[in-house]
Amino acid sequence: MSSHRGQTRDEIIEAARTLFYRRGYARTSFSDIVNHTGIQRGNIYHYFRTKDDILDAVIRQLASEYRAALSAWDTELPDPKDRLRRFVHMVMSNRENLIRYGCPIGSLNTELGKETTCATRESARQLFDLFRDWLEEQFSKLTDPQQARSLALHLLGRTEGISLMGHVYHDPDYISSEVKMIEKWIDTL
Amino acid sequence: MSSHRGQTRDEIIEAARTLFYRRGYARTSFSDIVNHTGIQRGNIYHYFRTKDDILDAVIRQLASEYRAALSAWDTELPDPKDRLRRFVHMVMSNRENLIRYGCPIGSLNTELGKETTCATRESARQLFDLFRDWLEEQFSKLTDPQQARSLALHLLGRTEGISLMGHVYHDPDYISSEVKMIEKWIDTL
DNA sequence: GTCTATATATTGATAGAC
DNA sequence: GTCTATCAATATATAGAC
Repeated sequence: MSSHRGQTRDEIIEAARTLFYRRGYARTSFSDIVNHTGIQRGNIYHYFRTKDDILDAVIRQLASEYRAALSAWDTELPDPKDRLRRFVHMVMSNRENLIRYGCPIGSLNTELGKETTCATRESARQLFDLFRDWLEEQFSKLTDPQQARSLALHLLGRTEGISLMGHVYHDPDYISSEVKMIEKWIDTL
Repeated sequence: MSSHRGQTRDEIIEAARTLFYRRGYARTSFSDIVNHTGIQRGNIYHYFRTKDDILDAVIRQLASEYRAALSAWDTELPDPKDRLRRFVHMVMSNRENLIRYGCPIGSLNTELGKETTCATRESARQLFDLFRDWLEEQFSKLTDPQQARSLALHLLGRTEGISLMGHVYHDPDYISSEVKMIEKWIDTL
């Protein structure tokens, strides 16, 4: 178990995360990771048996970070509306990356959702689950709890659509105006 | 030029189109196309020099079909609102495929929008241009023409977000309810 | 734990007979 | 136009010295 911790392992995960995001999972090779880190090929296999195992570790780290962020928002912001605003603000503050590479969760699920892909598809979807459940919790405090799940999926779909079209057209102004529309909608809840 | 027409070429394009959609472009190999069509490897290269050339042909066919559909809607439906409704209805009637494989245009642009990818990225984006420009035309007849472009991008983003989340969660009911929301919005224009 | 060297399979692509 | 045979490059993955 001690061989599964440590700096080298973290470096591999960090590089893989960046490369999977920028180039996609299928198009990222071990050589890419080697070139990006300086870690030799054979050594990578000391920490991960397969490429899928690396992807799994990357997804786990993403999930961990997202959970921490949502937890922090819960602590900082008592008002559910402010929490929703904070979520939407994430799209704004992350505009540059979204425009360049799209949404990390959305593009990953798009790639892994295709045929022939492994068991990792489910864990990628669970990244969405994190936000869906958290959003549902906020909406349930603001409106009819029966509709909270639908509203959560609605907001997720809105932000994913914004990320995708903002990415396709490299258009920060589109993202800004769409985010403002959602903020006005949140005000009316 | 005569070697660039014919049934065999169309079979290759048709198979590639299906496979690129279901498995993604990068994960689709020449062997996949061979197995799916029965056409031998060497013969494929008689019609296309590279895999990118096949993708280019697939995108051209998609563009051609979409243009024909939009043109037909223009002929059948004089009312811009009815045209918008027809566009949204496409999401509903295509639900099954969207749930299984996502939006063909959205997922293709997501894959090709990543780094290291070729010149085909631009022609993939032009598939979105077709709908954006057509939607803009309809909106310009309904509201302030100055805002028609924004409304077109807004509607495209909405439908893409619906396709993505419907695909991720394999949820036809989500798609239905979201489409109904958009239809109500169109009524108010 | 880290490295070099290599195995094995698959990829996109060519050459040339028919 | 269609086929078989094959190339060269690259992919993931292993073996084993240090």
